[in-house]
Amino acid sequence: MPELPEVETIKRELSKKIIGVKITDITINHNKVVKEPSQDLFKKQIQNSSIEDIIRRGKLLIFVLDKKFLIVHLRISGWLLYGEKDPKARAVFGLSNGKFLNYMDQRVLGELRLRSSFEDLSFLQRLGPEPFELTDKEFSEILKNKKTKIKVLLLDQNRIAGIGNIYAQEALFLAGIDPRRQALSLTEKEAKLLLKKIKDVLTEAIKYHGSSVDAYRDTEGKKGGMENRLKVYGRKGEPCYKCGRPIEKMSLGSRGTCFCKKCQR
DNA sequence: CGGGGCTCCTGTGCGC
DNA sequence: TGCGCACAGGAGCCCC
Repeated sequence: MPELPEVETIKRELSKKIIGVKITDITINHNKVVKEPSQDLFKKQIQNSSIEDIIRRGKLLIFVLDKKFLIVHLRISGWLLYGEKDPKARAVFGLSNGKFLNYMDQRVLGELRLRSSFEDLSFLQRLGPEPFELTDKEFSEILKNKKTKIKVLLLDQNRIAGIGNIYAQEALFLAGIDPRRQALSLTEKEAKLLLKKIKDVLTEAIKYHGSSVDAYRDTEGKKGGMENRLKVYGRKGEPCYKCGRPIEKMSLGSRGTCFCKKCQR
């Protein structure tokens, strides 16, 4: 799943390739991917726009065009493939440099929006702070008085931006914290450690170009590299790297959650 | 406020 | 071999 590190990887890779390039034509292959405006208007308005910048906010990718903003949310299975036109693409942007930017999305839960502004998107207005911008004190404030389970809170984009199901599980394992703990039950020391582990795992994941545990690929179509370095995600039944006991799996907030019963308290 | 469940959507992988 | 079904989940939404 594309989370902060995967979206950041896409942003960095594409920034080197398509800034200054013009979108010359658009093909939409699935009628659910364009959320606004209508598909026809979307195509008409994006035609001949040049790409001036790429911004990331949490898991959102924003292409700054000369007249509009193209806002891409990859959700679960979205990714962007640069190069040749791909027959499986849900949408294809033909570029003035002769290349194509393919919007890939197996499960079609992602979305494309073309707007004249982006700050007013409700998702962005409610979006919490980026983990890297958080101080220990601010993080403690977020956890304060919250009875929500710590893992569910980490996934709440309105509290903290960019963390998804993979890195929430990883950070909690690294910090030795049981995902079921109420957020308010964490001590100052635990909160500080957890924030550090969140930053550590996100930094490591960016360094390794993200995790390809599912559909996600980088803009060259290559796998990430972080998927081989994950400590608990997807490791149900396999031995814990710290204590050797089998990793367990449960459902939290209707999402799979792997953890070590002994190492996470 | 918290928790649970449903919805969107399709490809994969399992059991029979 | 092939069919059918459960499952994967980010985020919005509804209800209790």
